[in-house]
Amino acid sequence: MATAQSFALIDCNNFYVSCERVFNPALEGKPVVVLSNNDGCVVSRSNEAKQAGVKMGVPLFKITDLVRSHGIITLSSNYALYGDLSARTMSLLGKFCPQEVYSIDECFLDFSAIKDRNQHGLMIKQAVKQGIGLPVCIGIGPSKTLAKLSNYIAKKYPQSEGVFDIASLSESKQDLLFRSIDVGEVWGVGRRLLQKLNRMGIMTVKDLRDANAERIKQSFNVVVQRMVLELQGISCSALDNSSAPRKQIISSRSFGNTVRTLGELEEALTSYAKYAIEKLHSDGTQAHIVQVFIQTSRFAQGEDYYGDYESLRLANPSNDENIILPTALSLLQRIFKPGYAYQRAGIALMELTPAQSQQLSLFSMTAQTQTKTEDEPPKAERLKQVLNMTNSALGSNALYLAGQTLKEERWRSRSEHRTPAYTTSWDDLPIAQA
DNA sequence: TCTGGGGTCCTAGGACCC
DNA sequence: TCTGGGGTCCTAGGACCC
Repeated sequence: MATAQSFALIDCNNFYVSCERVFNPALEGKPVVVLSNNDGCVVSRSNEAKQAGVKMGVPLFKITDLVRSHGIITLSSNYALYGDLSARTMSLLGKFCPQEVYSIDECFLDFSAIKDRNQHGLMIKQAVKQGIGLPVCIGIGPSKTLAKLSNYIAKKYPQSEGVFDIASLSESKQDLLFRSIDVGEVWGVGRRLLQKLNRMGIMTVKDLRDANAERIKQSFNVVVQRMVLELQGISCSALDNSSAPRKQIISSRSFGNTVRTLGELEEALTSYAKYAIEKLHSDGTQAHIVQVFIQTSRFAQGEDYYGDYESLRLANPSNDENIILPTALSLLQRIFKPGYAYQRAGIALMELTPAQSQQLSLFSMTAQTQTKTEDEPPKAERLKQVLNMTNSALGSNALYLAGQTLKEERWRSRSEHRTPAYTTSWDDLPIAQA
C-alpha cells in the first residue's frame, strides 16, 4: 500500500525580530519591530508589538504615539544577518527530509515517509531552537495548502505546542475548525480574491473547500480551482527541490530624500546596478534584457506623478559591468524628465541564463579574436575579477565605479536603527567579555 | 520629514501567420 | 478588396506571496 502524501511547512516565527533576538537576548519579551529599507514600514513584529496593536506594513510615522507609549523598540532591517541565519536554518532542516525552500523563513519538507508526524515535527522544532536559536512553527497536511493552513493553526493555538497535523483531526472536528477560519487565511487568497469570494457567499475555509471545483474554475481560474482541490486534500503541487534558478534580478530602492537631477539618479542607479551585477556573478548567470525604471512619489501632495521604464535586449547575454552599466545609464537618459522629484529608481535584469552557455554573435566573436592574445583573459574579465576579489575581501564599497561617488548622497536609504552584521562582517563579530 | 523590496504565475489581448 | 477561423507567440498587467 502506498503511503499517503504528507507535507510539513516549517515557518520561523516573526523571523526578522527573532534573528535580532538571537544576537541580543535583551530584546526577549519586549515589543520589537523591524523596519523596511529606508526605515519606512514595519515588516516584522514581535508578539508583544502585535499585542500593542502594531499592524503589518504600517508606515513608522503613523505609529509614533504607539511606539512611545508602549516603549516599542524599532530596528532597521539587517538583511545580511537574516540571509545568513536563513541559510543555516535551511541547511539544518534539509537534513531531516526532502526539502523545498520556499522563502527566506519558510520551507516545505516531504513527510510522506514519516510514521509519527507530530512527534517528528516536535523533534525538528527543538533542533532548530537548539542549533540556531530560532523559534519555528510546523504545519502538517496532505497538500501544501493544508500544510500552510495547519501552520496558521499551530501559530494561533498555543495548546498545539507549535506543531499541528490537520490529519490528526476527525472529519467533524475539521469541519468545525474550518468553519471558524476566514477564507482570507487560505494561501493564495489576497484582498481582491477575498472580496469576490465573499460576494459569492464564500466566507470561511469550509465554504471554499466544499465549493464545486469545476464551477470555481468557470467563475475564477485554474489557480482558485487548485485551492479548492488542495483544501480537499488532493495535492496539486509536488515538492519542488530543484532549486530552480532565478528568472530575474531586480534591484531598486526608495531614496532617503527625493532627487531632481539626472546626475543623482545616475549615481543611485549605478549603485543598484552594481548590486544586481554582483548577484549575477554569485548566481553564475548572465542577463539578456536590461530594464530601468524611475518613479516620483505616489503620496506627494500637489505634485504630478510620473513614472516610466525602458528596456533593451542586449546583442548577447552579459554579466559584464562595462556592458550592463552603460546600457542602464542610457536607458535612464531616455526616461528622465526634468522637473520631477524622483523618489525611487531601479534596474531589472531579465532572461537569465547560465554564464557558461554564452552564445556569441558573429560580430563579437570577430572582435574578440582580434583583441585577445593567448592565455590572457579579456580586459573586462580582469577588471571584473579585481572588483569582485577586492570587494569580497574588503567590503562591498572598497572599490567602486566612477559613476558611484561617496559625497553627500541624498538618495542613500536611511537606516538609523541598524544592528551589527554579527555573522557576516569581521568588524561586527560579537566580543566575548571575560 | 517619513508609505519596502524582490519575486512568481496566470491571463487577456494584440500581432502575425496560414 | 473582401472575408473567416484558428493557431502561436509575445507582452503588459493583475494578483498574490513573503
